[in-house]
Amino acid sequence: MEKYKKLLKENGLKITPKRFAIISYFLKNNKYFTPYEIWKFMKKKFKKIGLPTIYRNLEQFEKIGILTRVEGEENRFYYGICKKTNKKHHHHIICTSCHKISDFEICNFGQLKKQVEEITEFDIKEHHLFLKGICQNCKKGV
Amino acid sequence: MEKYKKLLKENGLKITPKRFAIISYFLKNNKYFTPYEIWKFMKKKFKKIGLPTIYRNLEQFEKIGILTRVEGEENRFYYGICKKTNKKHHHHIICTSCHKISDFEICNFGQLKKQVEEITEFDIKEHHLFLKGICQNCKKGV
DNA sequence: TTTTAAATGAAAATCATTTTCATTTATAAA
DNA sequence: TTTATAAATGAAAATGATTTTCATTTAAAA
Ligand SMILES: [Mn+2]
Ligand SMILES: [Mn+2]
Ligand SMILES: [Zn+2]
Ligand SMILES: [Zn+2]
Repeated sequence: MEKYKKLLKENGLKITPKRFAIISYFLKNNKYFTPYEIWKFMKKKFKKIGLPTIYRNLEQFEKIGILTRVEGEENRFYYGICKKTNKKHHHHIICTSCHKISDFEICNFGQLKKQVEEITEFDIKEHHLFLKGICQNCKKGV
Repeated sequence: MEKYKKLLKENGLKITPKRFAIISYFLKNNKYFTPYEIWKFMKKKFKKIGLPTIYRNLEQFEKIGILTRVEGEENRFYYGICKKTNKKHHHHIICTSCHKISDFEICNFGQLKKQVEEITEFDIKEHHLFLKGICQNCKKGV
């Protein structure tokens, strides 16, 4: 958790038990959740906690790279842990069965970029690669 | 429009003036819009038209491949024309300046797939590549 | 022309997300 | 350790996108 303490500090965010609890929950589960799901969990540990606090924190955590936001079922937005908090370029993959989320650093978009720019006549500023699949546990039927 | 007439028919959707007006609007503009924006336009041409009708049609059009849904500004969902209504694998690129949307068929994800599967231990089922950039017109300052 | 299911409008409901504002708390200065 | 300050928070209400309901209309097929 030292890493996260540092990250919060670096970004001018205060260190609070609630923030640590949220981060721990994501770290422990490696799954993506809705703000509401996080709130349900947090209410067990903190008798007083509002849903807006969850929304506010998840948004900030995404901004500083601790979490990533993915579009999951039912056009809802979910958040999942983003382990690559270093600034390295990377992408995410989710398991449609258990909602596990992982990240990986390999990317070959660079090889494609020029060609797409020629065909579309766009200057490409961002590329987002998003993968869906079945994770190892779900393959094994866990 | 014959192409779209056929597509609607093939998918068991009735041919209506409103549907054609929606499709024409997307074809004419090559930009992505919110359902509300489409509604504002449609109200000029049809004195009676409800927002739910727009939502319902946009959703159906996406399902049959006429439109694609993209996440644009402010965490809203937008729809844009999807020219590649043939079933060919393709991806989309949007202009963050004028909201133009285009599609292109080249893709090199196949070369990456095995490697990502090894690293992440996922079986990859879907990949989505989504690009943002500046279109030719906006580059020229139009 | 008749029949039938799909499409629609109007109104209300839903529900995720955000805002407001008074209170609490982490942090750093004194 | 106090004190000062801005950030964080909870409660409640507001917002706003999207969906549902249901009676009516309409396209398409018989
Ligand atoms: Mn990449
Ligand atoms: Mn591809
Ligand atoms: Zn899984
Ligand atoms: Zn543009």
